[in-house]
Amino acid sequence: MPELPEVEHVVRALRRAVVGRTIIATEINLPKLIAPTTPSLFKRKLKNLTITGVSRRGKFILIELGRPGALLSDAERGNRKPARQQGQVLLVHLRMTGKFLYLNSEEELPKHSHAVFYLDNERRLVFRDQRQFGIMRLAPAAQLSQTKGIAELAPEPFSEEFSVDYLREVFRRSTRSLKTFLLDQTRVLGLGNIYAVEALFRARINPFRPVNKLSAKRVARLHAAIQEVLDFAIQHIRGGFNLEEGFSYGEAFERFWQVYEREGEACVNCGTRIRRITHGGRSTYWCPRCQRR
DNA sequence: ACCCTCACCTGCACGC
DNA sequence: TGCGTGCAGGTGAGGG
Repeated sequence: MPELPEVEHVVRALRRAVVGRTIIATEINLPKLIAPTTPSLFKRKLKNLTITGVSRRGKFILIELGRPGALLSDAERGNRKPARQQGQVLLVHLRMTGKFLYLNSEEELPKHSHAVFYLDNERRLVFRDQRQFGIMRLAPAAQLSQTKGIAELAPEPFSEEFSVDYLREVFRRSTRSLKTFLLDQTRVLGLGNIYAVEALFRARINPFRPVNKLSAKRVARLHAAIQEVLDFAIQHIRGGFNLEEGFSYGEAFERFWQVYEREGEACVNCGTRIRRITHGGRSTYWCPRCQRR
């Protein structure tokens, strides 16, 4: 169920745990996780690759892989090619329930462990996913930015490209409602249902307003609110990332939601009851007074 | 090009 | 206890 802040924490935890490790073997228990590749081909491609880095693009986790020795200094590497030129990237999207675990050799595999990476330190990196929506794909590092799914993504929310002007421009060309639009990763990157709702509350803008009907002032307020909500979440997420106990993003993080899952409760600003409506199976929460149409 | 609904899955909380 | 319903922090396909 992660949105950008949770994915960011998974990336940091993975980076601390597995960069420099080599994949000895791979186990795939759910072929559709890696489709259209087959498990046997996937395993063969990953075998003996070293994890050279872990990063993120939107909600995609990028596990960078190279030949062993990719992390060595130039002198140690001798005349072998740098990793970047032959590197692969394992793209992972957690979707709703995807999680990574880092297990030692005694720990039992929990239910829904669809992929297991055996590392050269007797440990296993495990991908679990109760609802089976998550996906994994291998792509050549050199073509990452042209890879389907990555190429279409909007600019990173903390990049210079994601400016008030950018937001005004994409809003101008659409009649969709804010709530729908903010979830479109090709327009605004990183928000999911919770942070979209929270950003709108913070900006005091009605979720059902068409994006092309927003005043410049409101666009600027929303732009700030998006960055603030994401940044606040990244700063305040705690727990669930403890390497000694294995890690997953999780149930343990601090909740600071002001409207999400607060239907019927008093608005923190004005005391009005928070409302909820569902459309397409997704809940929108808002304060009818602070976020008037 | 857009917009909506549904489909993909499992599991949990709820009411009867 | 069971069984039906609605809902869960995501996205893509397929229809209009």
